[in-house]
Amino acid sequence: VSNESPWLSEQQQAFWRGWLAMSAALPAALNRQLQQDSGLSLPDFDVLVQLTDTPDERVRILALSDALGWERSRLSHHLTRMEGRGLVAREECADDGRGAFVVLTASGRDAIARAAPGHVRTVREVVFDSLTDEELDHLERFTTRVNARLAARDLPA
Amino acid sequence: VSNESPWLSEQQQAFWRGWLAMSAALPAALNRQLQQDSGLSLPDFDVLVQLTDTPDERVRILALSDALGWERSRLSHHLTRMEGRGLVAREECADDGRGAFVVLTASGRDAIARAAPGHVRTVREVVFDSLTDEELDHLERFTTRVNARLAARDLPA
DNA sequence: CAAGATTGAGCAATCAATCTTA
DNA sequence: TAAGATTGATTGCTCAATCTTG
Repeated sequence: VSNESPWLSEQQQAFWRGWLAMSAALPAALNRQLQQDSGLSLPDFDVLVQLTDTPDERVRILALSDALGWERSRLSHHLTRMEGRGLVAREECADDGRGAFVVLTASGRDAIARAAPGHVRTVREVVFDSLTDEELDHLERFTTRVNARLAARDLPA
Repeated sequence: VSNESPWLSEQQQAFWRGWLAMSAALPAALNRQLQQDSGLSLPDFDVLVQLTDTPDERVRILALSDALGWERSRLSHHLTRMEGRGLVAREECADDGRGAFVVLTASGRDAIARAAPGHVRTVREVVFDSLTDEELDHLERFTTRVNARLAARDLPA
């Protein structure tokens, strides 16, 4: 991989390695923290956040899969498991007979209420504390730009 | 999750969502690209990179698991699969009878040679193109800082 | 025939238990 | 007894096929 093709500069490599390490370690840490506090996994938490962010705690499944960036199939399997644990329930859709809703249950509401404070604290401590406005600005532009390029790359099949 | 506990500022939220989306989409894109070019997965590629980065293309398994940040068990399973496909081989360790080496095979060397140029091109196009030195500097300090905090969090069990 | 959603098979990752040698 | 590594069971993710309704 070395000198045959143009690789990256020293600093680019340092950042790339750091990014890869962080991409693996950060979700793992958040996951552990959630499991201990509430028995939820990080994907569980992500689903529940989407539900609590909506006024009536109900979301169409397709909308949910878009919001999470998950495949429909993955979401369906995951909802089945969460439903089995009583965290969410499915409901039929009156407007469109093909569609379905996911709704938050009382037990799901409990679980995320228990989980959220520790999660937020961890995210702040690890990621945001001592992050200057200028840095945050750079970071946000960076992720926005990369996401745009990834999206552009998927369209011209 | 809203006003019960102190969540994040608007800009922090924007970055955090962007970061989460990028963390899911970027590995997926790199994975697709590798699969098409060479039949390798991203984890396959990561393993092979570690082997090509060493002079004699041999690495101790524990060292490899540290370098990759993988659990030993995951690595062991993964090596078994890669060995089955002829990409790597295992060798006994003379110095320490408990230990083992992984070595690159000819076919593994071929595979990463086919895969690397396209991978590098994708990483540059998506991540590094039009990234200023100043931005790179911020990013690298950011990942370094976060990784340090994550490491510190694991020690005081 | 498209779109929303589910299913089942196959593959990958995690966790605890095990085996061997230092 | 601990370190290096593997194994088996469980769980989760992906891919292709399917079912139902618009």
